[in-house]
Amino acid sequence: MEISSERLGDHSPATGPGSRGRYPKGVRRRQEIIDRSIEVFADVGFEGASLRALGEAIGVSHAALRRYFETREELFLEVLREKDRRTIFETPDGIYGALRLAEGLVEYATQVPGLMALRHSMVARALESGNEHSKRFFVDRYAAVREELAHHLSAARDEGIVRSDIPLDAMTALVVGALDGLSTQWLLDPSVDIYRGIDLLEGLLRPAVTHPLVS
Amino acid sequence: MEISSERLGDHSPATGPGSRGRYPKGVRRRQEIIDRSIEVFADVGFEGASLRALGEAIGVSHAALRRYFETREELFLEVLREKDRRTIFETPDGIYGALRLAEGLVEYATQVPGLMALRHSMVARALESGNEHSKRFFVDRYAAVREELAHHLSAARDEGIVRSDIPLDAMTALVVGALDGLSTQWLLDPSVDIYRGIDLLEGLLRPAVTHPLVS
DNA sequence: GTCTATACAGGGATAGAC
DNA sequence: GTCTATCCCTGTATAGAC
Repeated sequence: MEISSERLGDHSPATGPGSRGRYPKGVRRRQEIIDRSIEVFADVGFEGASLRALGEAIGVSHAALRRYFETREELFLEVLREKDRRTIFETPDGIYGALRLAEGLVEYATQVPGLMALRHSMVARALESGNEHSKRFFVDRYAAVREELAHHLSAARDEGIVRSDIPLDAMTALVVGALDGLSTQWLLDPSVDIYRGIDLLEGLLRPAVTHPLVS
Repeated sequence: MEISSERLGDHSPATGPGSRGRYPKGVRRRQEIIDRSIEVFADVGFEGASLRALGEAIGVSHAALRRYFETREELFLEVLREKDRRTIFETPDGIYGALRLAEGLVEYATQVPGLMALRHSMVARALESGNEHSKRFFVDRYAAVREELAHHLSAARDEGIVRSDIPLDAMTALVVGALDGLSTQWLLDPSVDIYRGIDLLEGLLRPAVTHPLVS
């Protein structure tokens, strides 16, 4: 989807000589930092992922990282952006299931454990006044996720899988929120069956065949 | 409710002379620290609430705080515990509405802004391996919240406000998760109407008679 | 352009004096 | 029970090598 790639697309290098665009090597290095960072998060969690630890894993000093990211916060946001790009926004449109995206969102949680902790931590920052970059990131991110989901739900409505008498925007916010909240509970305590919760929500959103709500 | 007060009840002082129980003055001081901390969070947010800042607000050095809390993490968990005690678990049983508790949970979010950021941050810690105190806190906390909500939903079922053909545990996990997730989206972007989402969920859980789900 | 070396302010944790 | 002094680590910032 265009909106997704636009909202969550690549950014130019943080600092550049002059201001004339992108620099292949710098961009590549920047991407390498992001990729390696994800691995480090998987290894030691985000709390152990100090700039010095990150630099050591990559083979550079911590100061070098700041050539590509103005601040630690910026680097972490790019890590989350990359993670979103890989999981949520690469899902093909309109697979059979409506809440197919749900599995993507859940998968998001399970794949690299440290990234969920990182996400919560960065949301925490975004909720505090003064961290405008984080705030903007998540405001846009959730808007993009909702829009992506709206696309899927709309298709699901055409297939008769999802009720048509519910406003899309309210539905998307609810579904995204439910998936987020269920994921958190499940990550904390695996005995909370997240899939039962998702199935329940999916059932609630399905057109009630036993009642004459929809013809 | 007994379970709540048991699970979220007071703890003994972290350190005590000998090991013979509670010490009024120590307990009082400890409570004062928690109360003042909440005020500091409201003022400067949790990021600015360093142990030194907290100590200064109370009038002691940062080292003194460790007489009452073994670690910063422990202090913050107690702040959250106190906040839960004040909002969620003081709601009287079985007011008319089923999702009456929902408003309490939402209110939780809005009252002291810094506390939601703190909660997210501590959940982040809980999701990382190695922070067993935080993890246990939130595992128990969410279990208690679900149980509290189950109590309300059960009463609501008797009143015919909530469908009786849905397992309580799946329903509670879904509702708690939805409220959490919606709150997050709303705190980030007030244009996301959290009450429409709650109303939608409430409508979905209502025994299907004829109600259209528009707002 | 890219990176190292280094300095700095602030954080939590801790030991020992009173 | 509270303090001061200290330790090590953090993110940030700057200077200068090549």
